[in-house]
Amino acid sequence: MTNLEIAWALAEMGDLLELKGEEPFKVRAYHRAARALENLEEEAASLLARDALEEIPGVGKNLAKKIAELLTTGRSTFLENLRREVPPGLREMLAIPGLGSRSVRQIYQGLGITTLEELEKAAREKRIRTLPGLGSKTELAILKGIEMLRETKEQVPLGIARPLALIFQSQLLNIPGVEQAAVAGSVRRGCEMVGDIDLVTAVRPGHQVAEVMSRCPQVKEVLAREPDRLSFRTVLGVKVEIIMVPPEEFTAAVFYATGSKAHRQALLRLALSRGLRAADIGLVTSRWLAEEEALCKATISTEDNEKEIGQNKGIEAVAGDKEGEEAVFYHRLGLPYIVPELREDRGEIEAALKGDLPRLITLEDIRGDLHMHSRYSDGVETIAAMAAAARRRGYRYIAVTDHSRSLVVARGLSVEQIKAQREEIARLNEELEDITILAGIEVDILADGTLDYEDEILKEFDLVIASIHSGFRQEEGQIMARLEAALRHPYVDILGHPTGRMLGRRRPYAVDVTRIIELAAETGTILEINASTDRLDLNDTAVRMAKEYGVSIAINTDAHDPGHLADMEYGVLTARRGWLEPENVVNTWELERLLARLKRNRQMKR
DNA sequence: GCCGTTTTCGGCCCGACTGTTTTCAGTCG
Repeated sequence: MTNLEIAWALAEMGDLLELKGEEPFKVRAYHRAARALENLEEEAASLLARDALEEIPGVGKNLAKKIAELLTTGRSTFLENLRREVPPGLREMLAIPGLGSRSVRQIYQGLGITTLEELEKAAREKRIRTLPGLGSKTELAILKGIEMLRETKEQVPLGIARPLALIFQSQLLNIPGVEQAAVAGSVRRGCEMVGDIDLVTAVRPGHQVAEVMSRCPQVKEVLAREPDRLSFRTVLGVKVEIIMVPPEEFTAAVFYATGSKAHRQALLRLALSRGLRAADIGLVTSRWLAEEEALCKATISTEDNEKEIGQNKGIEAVAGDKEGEEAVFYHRLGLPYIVPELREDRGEIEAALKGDLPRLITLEDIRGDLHMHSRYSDGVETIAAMAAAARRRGYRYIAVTDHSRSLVVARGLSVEQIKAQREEIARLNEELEDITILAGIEVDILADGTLDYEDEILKEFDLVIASIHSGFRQEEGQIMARLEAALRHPYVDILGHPTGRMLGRRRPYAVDVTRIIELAAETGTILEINASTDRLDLNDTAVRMAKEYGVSIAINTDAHDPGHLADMEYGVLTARRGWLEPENVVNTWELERLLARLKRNRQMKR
């Protein structure tokens, strides 16, 4: 069992204990341990092998025993008992903003409600307000919350789907008769929310894919089992689809399954307009041929494409992007390879025809991470440990940006602590030769639009990120006034997680993204792609708009422990989906250039 | 449930906001 799966099990235990009414500190212990497992660099299995599970921070005797059981048997009697005691629907209700465990328990005990459907019905029938302590506003919050959950129903954030997909891929590769296995679909394209995990396998006759995979512990129910296709739902509720093809069809099937459908059909239209069939360019799967037939029958306009073809320049492969075997399909159409992140029919084929595809940023271009937390506020590690982890990733610089004083939950820094931290950073910078630590801050944009420290304090930081952490429910006018004040502030270098959304959990605050981008362009303020898998904020489309406005972007992980530095990958995926090139991203620059830019911008704003 | 020059029990992140209420509990960040 992987660390991630153990983490999910612990988090579920924590939620179920909370719903049972266990004391908050016990509940928190489970969630803290879950987080620790999620970000552990060593596999828990190897820790168990040397009897060292208790070395994990937040794991004591009790949790070590539960983790050991998960590792050795793949199950947990404790968790199974909890699941019997607490109806599973209650856990879904916890996801509704405004409903905590106390209210959920109240609703369960008072009205016998165990599912979201029953809850919605009760709210509509105004029965929630009959319970003590709950009223009409809560009913409204319930209905709004359920609506939000519906929107992302059966979808999970990429940060969950991608690791899961990679687990399935490696399991497939261990099955006799499987020659190749690849992740396709929206996971491969790097979409922020994923409905289905698509995998493609190249198999020989007599393979055991369906037999083995349907017995995986992650599988909750098998949805379809056909000769060339297996579909199941996992215990997390995610749908998985595995396509099985003969080895010679593998590449075409991967290409097909990667999508998007819109991109695929745009390519087919282009081929058809040139008198080519899908089979002529090597796309031999039966599904492609069926799709082509449908397209041929439909009356389609190919005029736009004809025009583009006239302008088709000599096309070379895009440097820097790894080309797989799929490239041949594009080459046969006279196009350069188009990477999965761009396959959305958002102009990528037109750009390819003109030879105008971006030279997309890659993870290797990243030279530093400008947003992270240390033990001074709510991070779990020392500055030295964070710097060491950044060095292992090959970074040349980082910025330590702990929270400001008003964010008490996160132990925001007092003016005295700022001073102490700055001295520690100065000391570390003398010791460390190959990495530079910038003394930064993530300063709160307070509810009235002022920043959490006076200018005299802010101007001493090497880097200032301004973020909203309070007053989420203000009207758009108020929110935008706060953001505008921050963007125009002479010492604000970066706007952190600009919309405040949490994937699948919290909508953005009332924000006009276009206006933020305009203001960033006007003031030279850098906008963040917060790479945390909970956020991905800005998202891909906003990022692309920012690029068009000439706004610079910083891709930051907002790491609270060393493991989270790895989220950079997700930020880069989002940047690639937003067509960003290394030049657009300030943390691909050399440190000197970055610092000069910050300095120039502060002068310009004053 | 974890943890420890505040150490084997008693803390553990705490203040603001909101909704439900007439003085506070629940939720959130």
